[in-house]
Amino acid sequence: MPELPEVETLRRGLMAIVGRRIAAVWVRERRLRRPIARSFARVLTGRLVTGVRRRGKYLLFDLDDGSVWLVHFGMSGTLVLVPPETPIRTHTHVVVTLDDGRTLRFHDPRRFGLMRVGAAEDLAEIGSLGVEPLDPKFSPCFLYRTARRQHRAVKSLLMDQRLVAGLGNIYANEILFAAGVRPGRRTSLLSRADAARIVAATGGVLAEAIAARGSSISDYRDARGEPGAFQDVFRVYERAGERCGRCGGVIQRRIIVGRSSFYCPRCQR
DNA sequence: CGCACCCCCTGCCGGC
DNA sequence: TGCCGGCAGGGGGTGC
Repeated sequence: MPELPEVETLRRGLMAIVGRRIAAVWVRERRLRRPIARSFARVLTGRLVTGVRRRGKYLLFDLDDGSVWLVHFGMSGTLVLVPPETPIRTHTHVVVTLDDGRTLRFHDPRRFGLMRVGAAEDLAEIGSLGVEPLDPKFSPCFLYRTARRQHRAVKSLLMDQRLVAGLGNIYANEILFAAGVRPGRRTSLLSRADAARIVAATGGVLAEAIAARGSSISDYRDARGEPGAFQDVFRVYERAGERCGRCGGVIQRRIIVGRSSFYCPRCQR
C-alpha cells in the first residue's frame, strides 16, 4: 500500500516525535517479510529521535547515535502515534513507547513490512534505490535516456525502485493517465515529448496526492489513524468499465508485468 | 534482459 | 450460511 504520498504523509505526521526519547520497545511478532532482529528492541531503546526522513517508500528515523531506524510498510503496514491506553489490535506487531508516554504502533495484517535499525551506510535497502520522483534529477532528459536504453513496458520502468523510488501501482497508473501514455508502451518507443509529459504528470499527481494526504483503499491510515482522500479522485485506478473523465472512452483493466493496470485506450497512446 | 510465475500473509468480496 | 477462488498500495527469487 503505502507509496510515496502515503509515506510522506506519515513522515510529516511523525515529525511530532523529533526530540523524544524511546523509552521502551515491545516486539509482539517478529515474523515480517524478514524477521525483526533479536537485537532490535535493545538497540532502539534509549535512543533520541533527531529526525524523520523518507526515501522512496521507506520511512527513516534518525537516532542520536548516528544509526537509523528503517521502516517499510509493504502492502498493509501502518504506523500510528496514539496514547498508551489505546487497545492492542490483532495485527499490532511492534509497540514503541516514547518518553512522553505516547506510543507508536506498527500494525501490518499481511506482514509484508520490514523494519530494522542500522548504521546509515549499512542499510542496503536504501543504497540500491533510484532517484526521487520529486527531485529535479527525475528530469525529462533522465527519463528519456533511461527509457531508450531499455525495452520494457513503461509502467514497469516507473515502478522499478532501482530507477525511480517511491511509485507503486496506484500512482504509476494515475501518472500514465495524466501523461496520456499507455502503461504497456515499450520504453524504447518513448519520445522526448512523452518523457516530458510523464515527468510533469508525476509532479502533478504526487503533489495532488500528498495534498490529499494519500490514498486509503482499505488499510492505509496516517499517523493519527485518519484515512487519506486521494482515492476519491482516482482517474483510472479501480475504475475499469467507467467513462474516462477526459474523453469519455471506457477505462480498461489489463495485467501488465503482473500487476493490474488501468487506462483509457482512447486518450492514452 | 524482460517477463511470467512462484513465494511470503491476511482479509474481503462475489459466486455458487 | 459457508466454502472457494480471485484479488489487493510490496518485493524477491527462479527460469525461460
